[in-house]
Amino acid sequence: MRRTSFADMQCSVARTLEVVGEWWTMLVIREAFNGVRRFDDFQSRLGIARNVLAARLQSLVDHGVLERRQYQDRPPRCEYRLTEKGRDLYPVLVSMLTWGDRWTAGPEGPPITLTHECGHQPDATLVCGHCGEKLDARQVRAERNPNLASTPTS
Amino acid sequence: MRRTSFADMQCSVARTLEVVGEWWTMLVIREAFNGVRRFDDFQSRLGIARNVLAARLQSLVDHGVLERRQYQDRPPRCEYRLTEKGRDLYPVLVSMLTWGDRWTAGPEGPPITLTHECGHQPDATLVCGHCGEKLDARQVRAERNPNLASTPTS
DNA sequence: TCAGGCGAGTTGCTTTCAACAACCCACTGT
DNA sequence: ACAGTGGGTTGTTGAAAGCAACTCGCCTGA
Repeated sequence: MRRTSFADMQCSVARTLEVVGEWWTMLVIREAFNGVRRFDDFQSRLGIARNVLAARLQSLVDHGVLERRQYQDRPPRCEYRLTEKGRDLYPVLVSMLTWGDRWTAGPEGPPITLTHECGHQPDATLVCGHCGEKLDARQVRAERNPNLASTPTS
Repeated sequence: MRRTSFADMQCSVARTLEVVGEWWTMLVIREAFNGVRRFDDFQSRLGIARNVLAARLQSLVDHGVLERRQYQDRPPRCEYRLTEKGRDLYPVLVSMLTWGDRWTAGPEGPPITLTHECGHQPDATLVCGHCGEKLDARQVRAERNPNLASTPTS
């Protein structure tokens, strides 16, 4: 009677959540984007329990989102770095940041301000890579892949 | 010894996860974007336990992501619809879908194909709203809001 | 009028997961 | 000699998630 796995759902959202959907996982990834690489730094910056952190890091390494590298021999020390697969989660993180800024920030404004190299706040927007239009649920049609037997949902 | 709350972290990502970060929650929202509105439809399409679904819907209503509306009197029937706050989660959902398509799809291709009204697959991209450049972690600097006391992280 | 069904949950019980603390081990600096 | 640091593992609770069964109001068909 374990928690339902999303891994074999015919849905890319579900399969993404299988990798990054657990409690704490996206915050670990956020810290990785902030340049954190070592166990104790993740632990002290997040305030996460050490056993839970160990489990999350292991799972992210297993899924290929982080890479565990020993960077010195004696004493053996290792670091966790984002792989390309992990760095590709940046849009997910920024989408969450943007939504949080808009809907959960207090009167004192958002806790962090991003600055893009163009000199402005990015005002991150999801666009169609072809026409450059802002993506909206109403302008997008979803069709299921006919190669698949059962009924996927996203 | 309850699960740590992210609500009072000085971080928009954490506060977003407090709303949508629980197991099943994003899949409930995905179904809402697919047009599902009724309890039993969510339940049968997701295969989620009924008590868990009831808790998730209640929490999303409490957070203002869904709206509960009675649409007929006798027998009393109600539906759950996305609010503007909820519809604004579309970029988060599409970012996850895009990542899942790229990194978790099998050889038969992604389970769902989106088509934008411009006629192409959207190839969803996160861009800077000002200069239109694709957003990349290396081109973005993060600064903390000086109005806040402790140390925010995102 | 009575059985059966539907929509929308609630209740009860079980299993797995997160939180906290304590502990371990190899090494290092003093 | 021994405290400190980095990187974990182990053990014990209390809280979610899972499943099944049940409720309740209403409707429909026989």
